Amino acid sequence: MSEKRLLLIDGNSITYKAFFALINQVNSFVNNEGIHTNAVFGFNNMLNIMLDKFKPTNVLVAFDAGKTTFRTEMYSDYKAGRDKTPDELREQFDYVKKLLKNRGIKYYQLNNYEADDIIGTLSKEADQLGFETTIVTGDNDLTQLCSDKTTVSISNRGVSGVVRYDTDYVKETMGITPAQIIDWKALKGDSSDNYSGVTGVGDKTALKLVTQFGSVENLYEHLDEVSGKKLLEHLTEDKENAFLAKKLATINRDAPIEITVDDTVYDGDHIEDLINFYREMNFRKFLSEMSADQVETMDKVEFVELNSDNAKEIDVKDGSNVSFYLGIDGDNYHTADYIGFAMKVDEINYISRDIELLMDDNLKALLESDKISKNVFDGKRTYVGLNRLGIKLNNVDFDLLLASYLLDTNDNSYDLGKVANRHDYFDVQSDEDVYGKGAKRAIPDDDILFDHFARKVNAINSLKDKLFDELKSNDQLDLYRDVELPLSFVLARMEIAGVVINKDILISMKSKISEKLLEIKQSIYNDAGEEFNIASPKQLGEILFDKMQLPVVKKTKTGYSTAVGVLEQLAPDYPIVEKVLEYRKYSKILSTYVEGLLSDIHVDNKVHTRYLQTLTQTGRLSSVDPNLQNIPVRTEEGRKIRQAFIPSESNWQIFSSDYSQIELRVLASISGDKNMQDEFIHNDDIHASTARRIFGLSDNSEVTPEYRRQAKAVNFGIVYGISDFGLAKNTGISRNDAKEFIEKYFDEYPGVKKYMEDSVNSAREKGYVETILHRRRYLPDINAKNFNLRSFAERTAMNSPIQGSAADIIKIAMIKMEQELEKRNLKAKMLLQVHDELIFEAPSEEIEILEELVPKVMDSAVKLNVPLNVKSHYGNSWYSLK
DNA sequence: CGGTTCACG
DNA sequence: ACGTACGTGAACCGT
Repeated sequence: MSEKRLLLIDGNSITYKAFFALINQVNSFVNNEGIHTNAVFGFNNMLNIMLDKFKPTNVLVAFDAGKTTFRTEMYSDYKAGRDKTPDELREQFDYVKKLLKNRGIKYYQLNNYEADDIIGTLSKEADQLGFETTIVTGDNDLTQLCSDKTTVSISNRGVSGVVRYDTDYVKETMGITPAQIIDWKALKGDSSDNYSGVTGVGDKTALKLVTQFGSVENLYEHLDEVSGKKLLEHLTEDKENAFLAKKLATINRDAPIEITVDDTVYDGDHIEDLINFYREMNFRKFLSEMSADQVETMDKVEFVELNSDNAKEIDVKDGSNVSFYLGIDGDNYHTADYIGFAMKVDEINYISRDIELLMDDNLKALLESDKISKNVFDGKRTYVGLNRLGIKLNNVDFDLLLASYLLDTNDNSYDLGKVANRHDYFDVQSDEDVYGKGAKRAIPDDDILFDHFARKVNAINSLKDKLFDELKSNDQLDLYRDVELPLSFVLARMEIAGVVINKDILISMKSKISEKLLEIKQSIYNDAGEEFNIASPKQLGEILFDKMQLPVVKKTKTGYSTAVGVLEQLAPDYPIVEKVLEYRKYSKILSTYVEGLLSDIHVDNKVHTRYLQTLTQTGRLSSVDPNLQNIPVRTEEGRKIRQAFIPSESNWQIFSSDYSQIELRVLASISGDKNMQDEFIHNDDIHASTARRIFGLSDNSEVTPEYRRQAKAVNFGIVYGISDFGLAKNTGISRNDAKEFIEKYFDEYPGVKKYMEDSVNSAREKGYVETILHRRRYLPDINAKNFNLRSFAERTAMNSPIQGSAADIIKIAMIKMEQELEKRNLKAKMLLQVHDELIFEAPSEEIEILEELVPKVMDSAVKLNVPLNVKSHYGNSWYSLK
C-alpha cells in the first residue's frame, strides 16, 4: 500500500444515498431536538467502512455549492425537474458537516462548481503527486476519473455495499476506457441530469459507437462509416446536442479551487467533540463502538477491592437494596470460569476477582437474604453462577436485561454495556471494547477490570428507576414482576436440573448410522460415476444438474437449489436423488443429534440447556447448547433420538403435557370471532369444522382427509398472517384457489378478518403490537414504502400477538406448576419447555397425580373466552410417551 | 461469516 | 408490478 492515500467523497451524493437507504427508519432516527438523523447516521457508517478499509492519510468531502453552476450557464435545464429535496433530508446537511468536523475530516465547496469538479481537480493533483486515491460516490459519472492510481467506489446496496471501479474494471465491463465514458454519455444523454444526447441512441448503441470510433469528435469526422440510415439521420440532426452533452458530462479537472491535497491531511477523530456530537444525535451505536479512548472522557469511578477481612465488615441493613454483578468468562454459565464480582452497597462499589469471598458467611447471607433486595443484569445467569458456589440467590428486584427486553425486544444484547448504551447511559463500555474480541480477547489487568466492573454495577443501579418508570408507563410492570422475573428463576432451576442422556444408546446409534451412511454414500458415488461431497449443495448441484442432466426445478441466488422439496419432485424418476435424500436425513441425525448431543453431555451424564429468555421477537423462549426444542419427532428414524432422554432415577418416568391448538384458541379468544369460539367451546374438530365452512359442506357431514388437510393448512396460514401466494406455495394449490379459500374463510369467520385488519391498523398508529399480557413488539417497517418490508411487518402484526400470547400463557403455567410441585412436596421435576409442551420427570407413583395436576394448572393459567385443551403422556423415555 | 439446509413449535 | 407464509438453532460449505 502506498504511503500517501487520499479518500475523496462526494458529500451530496452519499448523503442522499444514506437518506434513502434508511428512509424506512426516517421517523425512528430523530434526536431530542426533533432533527432527523438517518442520513447522518448512514453517512457515518459509510465513513467508518471506508476509513477502516482504505486507511487514508488524506480525506476530503466535496459538496455542491448551490443550484447554479457553470453547467447551468451553458444549459439552463441542467438537472432541472429533479424531485425537491425532502425537508427531513435538507436539515441534515449541516449536521453531516458537523460530523465531519468532529471526525477531523476537511470538507469543501466552491461556488459555480459541483462536487464532481472539486474531486476531479484534486484527484488530478493527487495523481501527479503519486497518491493512491479512492473516490466514493453514489453515481456513475465519476468513473471517468479512474486511472492507474485512482479507483472509484460506487455505493449500491444502501451505503455500505460498494462496487469498486478501476481502469481495468471499466474496460472489462464496458469495453471502453474511463475517459471514453464522457463520449458514451454525450451520445446517450443523462435523464437524471436532464440532458439528452442523440435521439434514438441508448446505452447499447452509444457503447457500440464509442468502441468503433473512440470519441465523439472522431465519430463526427467519419459519419460516412456509420451503418444504419435512421441512426445517421439522428446523429446529424443532434450533432449540437451531442457536443453540448459532452461538455456537460465532462468533469472539470482544473476548477479554481483554493485548496490543495496538502490541505486535506486527515488527523483523526476529535474524541471529546465527537462524543458530544454522537450524544446530541442519539447515536448509541457509534458511542458504544468508540474505542477505549472513551474511558478518559468518562468520570472516574471509585471502588474498594475486597479481601477476606473487609468482606466480613460489609454491613447491609434489612430492607435495603444492593446492585450485584457476577463476572463469568463466556456464554455458557453452567461451566465457564468466573472472572470476579462487583457489589454496590450504600454508594460504595466493592470489587474482587476472588469468587470464594462470596462463599464467606457475610456475603453469602446477603445474597441469600429475602430482606435485602438485589439489582442484577441477567438474573438467570447470576442465579446459575451462584448456585455452582452453593449460594441460593434470593430476592431479585431489578433485572436490567429482562426489563430492557420487555421495553423493546431489540434491546436484548447479553452485553451489559451495549444494553446500558441503548438506554442513553454511556458511563460503561461493552465487554468487547474492554476485553477485545476473537483471538485477541483477554481479561485485562486488575485496574482496568475493576474499573469496568464498578461501572457495570453503577449502570445497573442508575438505570433501575428509569426502566421501572418506562415499564409502568407501558403497562408492563405486571408482565415483568409476575411473569418474566419469576420465570427466569424457574428456568434457572430447570437448566440446573438438566436431563439425563443415555450415552450408550447414542453411541450404538452412531455406529449403526455411520455404517448406513457409508453404504448410501458408495451407492451414490456409483450412480454418479465419481466421488464428491454430498453435503455440499454446490457439488451436488453440479453432479445432478450438469453432469447427469436432471431437470432443474428451482435455483437459488448461488446456483441450483437442492432443497428437500426439489429433490422430492425428482426422486420418483431418479434413484440417485432418493439416495441423496436418505443420506441427508441420516447425516443430519448423526451430526446434529447423535454427535451433537454426545458432545454436550456434562460430567453428570446430563445435558444442561440454556433457555434464552430475552431473544425472540415474540416472547417465546429459545434453547441452546444443546437446543432441546428441536429434537426430532416427525420421522421414526429421527424420533429414536428420544430414546436417549431418560429419567434421572430408576423407577422414574418421563411425563409430558401439551396444549392442543393453543394458537388457534388464542386467535378465537382475542379476535372475538363467535363462530370459531363456538367450535372450541363445543370441542369440535377445528380443522374439520373449518373444512366444512370453506368447502361449503353441511353441518356434521363427513370430512374427507384431503379436505381436512387443506383446511388445516388454511388455519396455519391464518395464524402466520396469510397471503394467497404463501398459502398456494405451501399447499400446492393454485393461487386463485388459495385466494378463494381465504375469502371464504373470512366470510365464515368475520371476527378473524376484523382482528387481522385491526392489528395492522393499530400497528400503523402505535408502531407496535402487543399480547394479552402487554408484551410489545415494535414494527418500524409497518409504514415502509418497500412492499416486501411492509408486507412482512403486516404479517408480523397479525402473527406476533397470537404466538406471543401463547408464549405468555405457558410461561404463567410454568411458574404455577413449579409452585404446585413444591406445595405438594412432589419429587417430580419440570425439565423442559417446547413452546406448547412441558416435560417432567417423576417417580412412577406420582404419575397419577401429575395426570390430573398438570393439565389443571396449564388450562387454567390464563382465562380465555374459549377453553384450553391439554393432553398428557408418559413413559420410560422421551421416546415412549403413551 | 453469509448462505443453505433441516430439525422443532 | 412488486414477491411472502410465523418463530427458532446447529451443522456445514465456501469465500
